[in-house]
Amino acid sequence: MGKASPWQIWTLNLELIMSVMFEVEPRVREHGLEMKEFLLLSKLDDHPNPADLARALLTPKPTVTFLVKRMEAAGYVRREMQPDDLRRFRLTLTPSGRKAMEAARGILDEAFGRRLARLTKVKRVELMRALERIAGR
Amino acid sequence: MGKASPWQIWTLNLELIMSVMFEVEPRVREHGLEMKEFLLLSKLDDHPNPADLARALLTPKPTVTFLVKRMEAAGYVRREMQPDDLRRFRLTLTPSGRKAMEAARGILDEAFGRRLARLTKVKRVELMRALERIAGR
DNA sequence: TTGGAATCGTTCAATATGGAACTAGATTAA
DNA sequence: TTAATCTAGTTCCATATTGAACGATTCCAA
Repeated sequence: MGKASPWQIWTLNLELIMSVMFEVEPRVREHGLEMKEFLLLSKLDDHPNPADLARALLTPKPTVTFLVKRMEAAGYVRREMQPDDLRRFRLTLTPSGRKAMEAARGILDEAFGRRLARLTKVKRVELMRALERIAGR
Repeated sequence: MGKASPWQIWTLNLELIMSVMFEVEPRVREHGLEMKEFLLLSKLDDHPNPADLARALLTPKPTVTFLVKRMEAAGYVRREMQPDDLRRFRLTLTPSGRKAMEAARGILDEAFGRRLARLTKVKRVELMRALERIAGR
């Protein structure tokens, strides 16, 4: 496992993320959510309008429009007018939306937790710190 | 930013991977490659047939067919018959394909390297170790 | 104030993606 | 051998994605 170039680490990391994603996908789908829908719902509390969501998800606005529409139709998201800015909507999770999102998060938590369990708790916190450091703007 | 749940780490990691990907994308495109095409080329040496590539890239076979076709048209990939198994093709990088792939890899190496440089050398090595540990099969 | 620039969310159209089913070739079991 | 099964790669087609452009609103500099 010779020298670890940034490229190698990035690739390894991508594969890690993706394999966990695919591993988890079928069980998440049982809660009525595609992975992208789940990721959107998970950001809704902190990013309540579509444009905001698009930035947070690194996703083009039309894609967000599309996903929100579907989540609304599924009864997972509600849109409210935002009187102080008529361009914007405020999106909120319905109770069933929150329930589905939390279930999905639990599934991912467990699946990725199994990987992380290979590390000591200290190492795990250090990993998080390091990632925060290099992920930050 | 208290407890580091697996979910939080996974999400942070996803955002890290993706933001580097988008950061790098325009410069990679200057070498005639979409990111997915680049990732495909980067696996070609180790995974020379389409089905093999599909597994390595966690991507459905029709998508690989599509990408290979385009890379072939661009003169980046050549397909050869594989006499011992007539179902398979053996794909190889052309010189220009290899050149483009290596240029793209250099760009990503540099961009992600800049992120990693925010860590001390010790922390960087620890991060790499931790990732290898949890990514491994 | 006001007019130009920026932002919000959408629509449209072109392109990408991926499940299902297929053909051709290889492998296995009897 | 032969029949059943499996695998490689493709095609088809329904769906997802996203750049460009737009109308509506807000922001901001003068």
